[in-house]
Amino acid sequence: MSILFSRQCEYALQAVLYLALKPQNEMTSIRELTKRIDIPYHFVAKILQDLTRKGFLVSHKGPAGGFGLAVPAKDITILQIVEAIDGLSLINSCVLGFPNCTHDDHCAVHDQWEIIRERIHHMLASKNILEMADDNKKPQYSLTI
Amino acid sequence: MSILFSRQCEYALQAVLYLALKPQNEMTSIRELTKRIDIPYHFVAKILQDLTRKGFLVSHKGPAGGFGLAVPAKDITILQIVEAIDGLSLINSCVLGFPNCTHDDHCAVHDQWEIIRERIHHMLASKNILEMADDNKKPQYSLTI
DNA sequence: ATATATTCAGAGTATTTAGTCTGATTATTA
DNA sequence: TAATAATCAGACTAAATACTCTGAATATAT
Repeated sequence: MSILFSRQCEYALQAVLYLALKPQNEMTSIRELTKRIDIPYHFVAKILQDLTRKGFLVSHKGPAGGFGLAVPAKDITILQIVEAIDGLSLINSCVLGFPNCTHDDHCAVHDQWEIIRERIHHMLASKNILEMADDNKKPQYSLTI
Repeated sequence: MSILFSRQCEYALQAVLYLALKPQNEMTSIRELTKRIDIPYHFVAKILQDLTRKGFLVSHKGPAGGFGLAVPAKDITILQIVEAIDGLSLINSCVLGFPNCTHDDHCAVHDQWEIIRERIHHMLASKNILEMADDNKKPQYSLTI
């Protein structure tokens, strides 16, 4: 599991990244997804349903149905997915978990974390899913077997 | 909860930080700790026992007993505590959670995360517990009521 | 129309993490 | 030596997260 996100969020990212490699109008079945990426079938199904409700994906039932991106891959960032699944409150709260760590009266690594937090934010927001998919040279995401 | 650590680890940090403000030979009871810091009694007891076994603390039973630092506060870093409780594997693995993210064949934010990882490591390793305790001006850690 | 391949929905189970309870042990003090 | 104040240990419960199952709904192709 990742240190920053829940497993659900990871799976969401991996799935969306996979979909980004396909023509936007083409539907991808859960079955195909789970063959390429190692995610439990029914679990990813629920996650994709969720992403569909939240407007990132579209779904079609029936044969040749499946899921696809609702908007072009270049218009989606990792940050948006993370925000939709996990929320951002954890990233924005005290890194040591101190309850009353505020701007005025803060923990010992507050300033250092502020900088790191900014970088993390930038890392998640700077690249869109399309650029990311292009960066992923890994076989598991390539469309040809 | 913190984004980087488990709750156990947080509590460990808070407790150790509190102990660092006391003379090293003075024992602090769990009761006192839980009065100053909002941590469940029996839970923190287990954590302190664990830290004792791992050599960070000493404990004494009986009246006027309790826990204290086994080594001077200036010789303990946050990183050491984190390593002892949570381990460092999460920090060192792929931030997007991709299973086969390696040096050669990596995820889209690998390089960016490398830099952030370094900063996090530095943040946790650069200050010892004594400096940290001094930085904490928060009333909850002060010794006077 | 019927068979089929898919999503949809919600309840159910499993695992991990967090937190609690109780009784024993130990050391101090009076 | 007896009362007391503390840790120690381990079993227990609760909550959150991860994951599974089943049956329905729906759309397509033949």
